[in-house]
Amino acid sequence: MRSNQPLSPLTAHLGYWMRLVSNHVSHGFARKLAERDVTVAEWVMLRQLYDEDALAPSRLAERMGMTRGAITKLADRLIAKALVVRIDHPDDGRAQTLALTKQGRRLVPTLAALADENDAAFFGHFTPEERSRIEQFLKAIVDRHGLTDVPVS
Amino acid sequence: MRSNQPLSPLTAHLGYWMRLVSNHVSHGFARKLAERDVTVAEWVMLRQLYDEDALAPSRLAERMGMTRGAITKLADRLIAKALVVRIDHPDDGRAQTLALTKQGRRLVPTLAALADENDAAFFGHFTPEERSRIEQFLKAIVDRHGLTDVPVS
DNA sequence: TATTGTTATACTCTATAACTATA
DNA sequence: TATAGTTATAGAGTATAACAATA
Repeated sequence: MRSNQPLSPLTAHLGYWMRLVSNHVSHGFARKLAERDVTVAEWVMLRQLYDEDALAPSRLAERMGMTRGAITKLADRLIAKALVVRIDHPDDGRAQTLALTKQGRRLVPTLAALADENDAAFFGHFTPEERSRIEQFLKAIVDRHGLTDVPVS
Repeated sequence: MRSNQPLSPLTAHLGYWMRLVSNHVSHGFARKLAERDVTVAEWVMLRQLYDEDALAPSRLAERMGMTRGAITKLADRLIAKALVVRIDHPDDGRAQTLALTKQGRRLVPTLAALADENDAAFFGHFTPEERSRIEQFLKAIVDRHGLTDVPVS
């Protein structure tokens, strides 16, 4: 049985092209990170912790748009790799913070260089004007929809 | 211990903004599809089959950038939902094709409308000129890197 | 009671590889 | 031997909910 009602192709949507490009940018980065035994979500957590002395798991969950349960698992893996430590809150017995180890802090700039490399591979051949136009376009959507989480996948 | 080496923020990368927007476009669509008990990957398979009488699992794997094993599982779910059927190849005993059921074929235009809706929600407020400029930008990347698979997540 | 974090369960997608049947 | 498809296993991410400890 064949299509009676012809539909607009998937490729008619801007979302299609954006997902195609975005997925490849992410996967390209994921492959580079995998050589260092790090996932994209792990990278984002490490990068967040790099700018702070320490962060509560619940703060990370908010920033990264993940559940607290997911943060626990992610932190467990990074702790197993000796890149992160858990520190009990001195006053509030329920609370903790996560912080980079010396080794974790040393790794982040290396990974940041991979991120720079990957972005340049996909967007570096455009002119600064073109890149800035796209960035404005994307930020307009971010503002309009109030998107705030750091994308992790 | 605090950062000695200040790094460019995550937000300095165009890939960051694209992933943020793309993820929300996808998740927005995923939520709409979920009301019909369909995932994005399932939608893509259904949409592929809508344009053909039938397709071999291996062809679908190529088009969707998924492994044959993943296609098997995806097809199993769609068969369980009575949206797709497996048909043995008449001559080659190894080969099969997948095709939409009547019910599956009836569902696709409904889902396509959701896709249209979702794309409009995120990109509809731009002018046709702006949209076309972004599309060109994205397609230039697709061409340059030879991206061909249909993005599924 | 509310909050913090952990744990358990389940589902989707991914990747690899072993496996069956057929060519 | 090679190919088509299935199956098994494991890992990463997501979501929900139950849970313990503390406030």
